[in-house]
Amino acid sequence: MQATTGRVTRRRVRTRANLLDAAFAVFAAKGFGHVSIEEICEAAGYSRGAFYSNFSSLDELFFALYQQRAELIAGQVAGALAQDGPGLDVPAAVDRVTEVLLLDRNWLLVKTDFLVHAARDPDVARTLLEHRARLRGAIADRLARARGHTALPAVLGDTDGAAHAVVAAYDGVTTQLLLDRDVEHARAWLKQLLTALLTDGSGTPDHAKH
Amino acid sequence: MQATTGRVTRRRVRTRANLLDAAFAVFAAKGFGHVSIEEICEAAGYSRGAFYSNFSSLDELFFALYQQRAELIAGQVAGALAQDGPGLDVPAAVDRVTEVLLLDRNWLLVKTDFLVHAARDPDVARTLLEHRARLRGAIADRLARARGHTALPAVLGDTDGAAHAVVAAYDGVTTQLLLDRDVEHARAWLKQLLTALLTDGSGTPDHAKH
DNA sequence: TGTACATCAGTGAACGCGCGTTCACTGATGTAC
DNA sequence: TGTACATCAGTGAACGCGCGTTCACTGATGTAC
Repeated sequence: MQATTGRVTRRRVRTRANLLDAAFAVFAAKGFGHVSIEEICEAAGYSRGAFYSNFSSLDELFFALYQQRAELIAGQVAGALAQDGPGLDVPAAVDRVTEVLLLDRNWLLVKTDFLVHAARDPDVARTLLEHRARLRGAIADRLARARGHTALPAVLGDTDGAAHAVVAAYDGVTTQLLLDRDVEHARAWLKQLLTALLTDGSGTPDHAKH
Repeated sequence: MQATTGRVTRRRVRTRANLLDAAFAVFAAKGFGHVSIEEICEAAGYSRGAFYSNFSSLDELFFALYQQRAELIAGQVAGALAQDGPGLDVPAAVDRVTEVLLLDRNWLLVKTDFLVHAARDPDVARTLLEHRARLRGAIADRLARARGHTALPAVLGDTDGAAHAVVAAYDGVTTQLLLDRDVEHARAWLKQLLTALLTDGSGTPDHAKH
């Protein structure tokens, strides 16, 4: 009875990682729900038995995959938010975050698959809501530090309300990007939206190509 | 060779409608990609042969279903936008549209399934983009009629830019609503977001629960 | 560092079920007179 | 309006494949000395 973690060999870690990587590619290409266990194993170069040795169902793998990637992105966002010292320069932070968030189309696809999956399973939804809450928290903190430098419009309420708005804008732009595949446009537009939301309207009146 | 439309009997119309209705319920409950042709036929009370007599694949049915429902919603939105005479009262229009757009969770689920489906198929994506463009057009028209009454913030550019922003806000709020299932909150929040986007910041500073 | 042994991780064959797809058939619907 | 006939729409049985799941087995990995 050595702890609850039976020995975890390197081989096992490697196999699991390979399966997750392959799964990411396959899910992104076909969508969860159009993917068989067999396809993932084939893509990863393992037999189906290997899958069952590491996961008990496709759902479990999908969940693990989401967790892994979401954590990765969350870290990158935190980095982008922290980059310039305390306070100051919201526009620059907006630029950096925008860059990170819209970088990887495959991630947007898998993330949206996961959303639609979570929407039908309250337990999964809870996890996703927690991820989002953490993300919002980081954004709200950042905005709080910047307060006084850039005035937030009153309609949104406090920094927390503003953080909610930022996430909504991100989700909205993601939707459009999934359809038109125009990353440059999406980035420019997200920046613009965030500017409109986070300032009192005195900001950049230029580049008004929607 | 009587036209390109071979006779369309009432029976056929009825069956098709029944299949589509059943499919809507089943897709909403399980998600496209987790639904078999058999399940839909069973839900509709037909044998599988009936399905093949009306559609050639699940994809085709899903597409037809989306078209049907999207048209229905588009009509409702147009109605809500037109309701009060020319010009004037954007807030009231926002209220009515918000009401229509977030009314039916099943529709939001199916619509999101369709989004994620379209994201992987350029032809389907084109159709969805056209729907969205029409919707935006209606909104932009409405905003143009209201111009002068309510000033749009310059950051968004013209009315077309503002319409884009409205749709993005809708998509963003939809995402959150799919997860937390709190319709009242979603409505209130969407109104607030739209207010923040469509006014110069002098509007309702109240009910600031994000 | 090397050897012997124990356990583990992944293999691949086998089983069986769900379901997509087809098709000969029949009751339902529409048309002609 | 009624009858006879032709065509259509949906039935349900049959076929077969893809794939989820299991499991006895074996090469790989780790441990003890």
